[in-house]
Amino acid sequence: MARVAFSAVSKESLSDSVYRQLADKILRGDLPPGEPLPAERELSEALGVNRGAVREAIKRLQQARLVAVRQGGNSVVLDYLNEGGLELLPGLLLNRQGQLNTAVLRSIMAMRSSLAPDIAAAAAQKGGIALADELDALLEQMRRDAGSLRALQGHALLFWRKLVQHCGNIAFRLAFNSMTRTYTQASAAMAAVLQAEFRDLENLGAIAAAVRRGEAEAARHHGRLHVEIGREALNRALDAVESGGGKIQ
Amino acid sequence: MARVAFSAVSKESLSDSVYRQLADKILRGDLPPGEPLPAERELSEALGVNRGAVREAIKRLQQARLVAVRQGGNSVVLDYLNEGGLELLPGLLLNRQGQLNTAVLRSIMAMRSSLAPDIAAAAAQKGGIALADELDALLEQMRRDAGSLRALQGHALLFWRKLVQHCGNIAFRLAFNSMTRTYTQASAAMAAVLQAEFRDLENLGAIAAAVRRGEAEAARHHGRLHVEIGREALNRALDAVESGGGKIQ
DNA sequence: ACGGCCCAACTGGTCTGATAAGTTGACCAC
DNA sequence: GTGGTCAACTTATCAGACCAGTTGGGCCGT
Repeated sequence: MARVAFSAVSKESLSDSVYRQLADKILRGDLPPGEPLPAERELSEALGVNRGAVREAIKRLQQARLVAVRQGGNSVVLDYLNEGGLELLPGLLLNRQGQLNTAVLRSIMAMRSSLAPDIAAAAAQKGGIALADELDALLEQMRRDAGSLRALQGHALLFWRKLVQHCGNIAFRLAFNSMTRTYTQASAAMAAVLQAEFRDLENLGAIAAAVRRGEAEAARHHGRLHVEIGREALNRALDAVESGGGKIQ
Repeated sequence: MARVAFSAVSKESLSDSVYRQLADKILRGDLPPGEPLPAERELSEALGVNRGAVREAIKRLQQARLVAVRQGGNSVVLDYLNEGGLELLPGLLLNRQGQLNTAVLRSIMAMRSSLAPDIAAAAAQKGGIALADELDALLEQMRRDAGSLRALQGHALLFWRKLVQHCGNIAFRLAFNSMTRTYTQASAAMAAVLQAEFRDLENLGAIAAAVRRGEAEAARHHGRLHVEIGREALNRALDAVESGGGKIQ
């Protein structure tokens, strides 16, 4: 089976394009909070699309709490820092030039460090033998794929996905989905930096063992050790890059 | 100044109503993952609204990762547990009969316990004197309003909002917004249960002091102590209610 | 029987142009 | 200054059309 890397052709609908343009302008600060949006008719004319497409885009902006809409008046831009939810994070990761925003990167790694130990602990409490078997199977695969960094990265992500699926906490689970979406945007750039973490099968194995025995504290401990490897590596890399004036990617 | 409690009259647009109906059906499991949605034209006829309203609603479902849309075929329901983001949490808090979903409630309190200590620590590191002054002013107000539970609740939330605003972590900040939206849905029901936490000005004061001195570890410690008060109180209350077979609200 | 092709009947995507309904500010009468 | 009226905005909703992609059935040549 030839594994040629194809990527899905991008087919963005008009309203998607309008949404992306407006959301970008808001998240980058070009449209500051309180600023009224142009009228729907104006926008549709300026962008060369029909009004329906503009309305669909604005409905989505409204759902993301980027704008407030009210009949009779112009929509106004909201302060996403105080109103927006975690789903905005992927849109903040890349700046105008497509470079990674290092502050966002540090933020998400810090949040990961906060949640991961508790996720591991909860999974150890609720997961049971079945989960432990799945984790061990995954670890076996990681040992076989030790040569391919990208394969390791994918397996590590799946390892945590399995933990979070079985930890019995819906908030952890949804937050994990949001964070993963941000993370995967930068995954290629981070693979090299985080490789020490991907190769740390020791702590992952300890987590799997703790899950098998239902030892929440042990799982928490090794979960913390594991993610701190990546966080510290990333912070060191970013410190070096920033002090040197350079930029990732 | 007479403070009569007025509340804004609710004016839900048609597309909002369509969105809510469909999102509810998906989140409650009436439309399981993989199930195709009715065609837009069918829906608009069945619901008695214009197709544009249906399209706006479906665009929002798509953004929330509740459905996948592709031209030429029906939209299909996605598995929100593996795709959805933290912004879905408010929609999961209440079940069909408007009762609180206790598992969701426990989940969000656990996540709060994971994040709050690190938020306090980060705020202590980055906040500075200005933040400490704001926090102390807020504490002063809380001491004056000690009689009103709802006032205390509001101030406590603002206390944490200030911490998260100054902790320099955008992921914490956005997650806080998402969680707050869930929390405020149930705030009235939880005021009584969480009152021990609202009255715990001691740990909040210790956090403010730690912020003033830039002591991250002290802030983390007292942050943990503070939120654990509420979490344990809630878990005890839910245990009692559930073993008794009763329901909150 | 099988693979390839075409076509009709779906689906969502886009467009036009109209009417209803809410907001705002200027103006005016009291 | 208070309240009413009106014109000129805005968004909300609608009907009906056509474009474009998907699907499945049937026909055909092999």
